[in-house]
Amino acid sequence: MPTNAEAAEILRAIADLLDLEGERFKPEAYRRAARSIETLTEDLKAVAERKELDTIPGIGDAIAEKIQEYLKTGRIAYYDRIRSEVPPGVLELMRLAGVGPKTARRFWVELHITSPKELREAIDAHRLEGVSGIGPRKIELLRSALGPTAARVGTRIPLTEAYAVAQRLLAAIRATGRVERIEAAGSLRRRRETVGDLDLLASSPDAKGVFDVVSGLPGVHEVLLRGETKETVRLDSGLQVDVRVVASNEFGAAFVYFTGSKDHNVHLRTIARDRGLKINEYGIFQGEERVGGATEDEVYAALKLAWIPPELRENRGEIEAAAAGTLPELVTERDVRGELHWHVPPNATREDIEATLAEARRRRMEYVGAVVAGTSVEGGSVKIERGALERLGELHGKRPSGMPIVWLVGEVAGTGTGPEGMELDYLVRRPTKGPAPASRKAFLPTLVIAHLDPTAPPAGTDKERRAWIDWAASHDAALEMGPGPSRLDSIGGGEVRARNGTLAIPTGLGSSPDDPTFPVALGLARRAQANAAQILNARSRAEIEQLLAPRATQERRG
DNA sequence: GCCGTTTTCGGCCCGACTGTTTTCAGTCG
Repeated sequence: MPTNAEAAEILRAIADLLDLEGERFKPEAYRRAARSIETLTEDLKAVAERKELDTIPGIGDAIAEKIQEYLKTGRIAYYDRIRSEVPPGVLELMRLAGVGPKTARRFWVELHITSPKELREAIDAHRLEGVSGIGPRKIELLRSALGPTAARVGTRIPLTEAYAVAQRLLAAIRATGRVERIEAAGSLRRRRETVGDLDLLASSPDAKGVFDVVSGLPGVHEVLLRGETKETVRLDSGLQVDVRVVASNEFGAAFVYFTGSKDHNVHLRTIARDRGLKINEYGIFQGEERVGGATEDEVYAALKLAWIPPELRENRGEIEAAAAGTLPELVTERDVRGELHWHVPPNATREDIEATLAEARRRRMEYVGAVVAGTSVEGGSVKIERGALERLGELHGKRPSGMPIVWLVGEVAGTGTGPEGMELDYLVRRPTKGPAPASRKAFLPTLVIAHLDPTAPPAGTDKERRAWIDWAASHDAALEMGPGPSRLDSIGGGEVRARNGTLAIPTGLGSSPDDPTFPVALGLARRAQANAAQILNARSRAEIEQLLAPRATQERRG
């Protein structure tokens, strides 16, 4: 089944081809459409079935028709046609660092170079020397772009990974005291599921000093470029980091600009122009006069807009909503009142448990659901290993008084009662493949959190994830936002929200302080436009108990 | 190709940086 990512990829390929043909505005139109599809929190096919493709920003009649064709046949005739007009290697040339459509086209048309391999041969044969516009430095850059250590262009890493790297860099830079302020911007701040590079924005009167610090950080492999206000470095991992330094009174304008998205920015600047203003990364300008830009609020206010949460800045209607005062209320960190999925370490001591619960209390949590492995489902009935029962009982005994632990839970647990005096009040399933068989209805418990296998590779999970969204919806289960390294669940979150379903947000309780789980999961839920009412663990302890009570009675009767 | 309280045609964000240039083109974000 075609995925959103695959459709976007084809549109991007069309854009590249049109670029090579020298088209002026079409390539950007196709790229805009591709970006729009990539950030969709819903399956393209579902939108197409509702005949609402043209409501997606950047998609009009022509592209909607091509997407329909693609969803139906898996091909786009227009793409096949224009692709046949360009040697495939020319597109690869364009993906080399420093080579854009103009240069690639010149290689192809003027120099008959149609692949990276041929470019390498041309360089070795000194065929590029003396070509106008290509000097010795450019040839050197091309040589390294072709080399084995060349940066992987266009590869993106999972948000959790990027988040952790960014936190490490930010902490190291802040510790030097050379910046007044430094924050991560870009797609990381928008909590996109994947991140292509890190954008760090700093305010400091001494940009050079900041760049010196950044260049010398551990893990920085090389400096790719450095100017007056901007430095780009590459980490040992290959990840690129852009650092921009502005004055403190420019921070707001720069923060908006470097947070993006590109389409959001373009839209903002267009509105500004229509109002006789100009917005750039240095501020808001009326003619020559600078009229603001110290804070993000000032920038949006200048355009008569409410401040827009970064997770929504994708030009998907958020600007219109901000103008109309109809921005959705998003769940916030403060809304989350409990953790429902704390995995108890197998050999946890009383002290370990107390430490975690103390952390929960510090974080103002009202409850903690503890998970113990060791349960399974066999032939339609729940089987709990004796060991798991014992651990649950033991844990129950270790529960410190006055601590906000309220339930003990088995992973893939059933509805039966647990050890004496304790009930398994809800179930946390860890499916590995496909939806649960219908027979499991027989033992459906009171409260369900469904979550995807954290170790499953991202490839091919779309279908699996959809099956689970369906299952969760039909069984009144909450779907946990998955922040695991390869779990990218914002599409799931979007669909659950669209169906008025419930999400659960893991809080990373018991992990290290810079664990990315909570900020990432919260961000994905916010990108899916979930509000507090749609978050299971944003409910109070009383509400959760109420949710459980009548059903538990029913189960016992049944 | 998209889009619209300056609408159905005529526009299309804005700036940093680099290399190859005597003032700019190309790339990138």
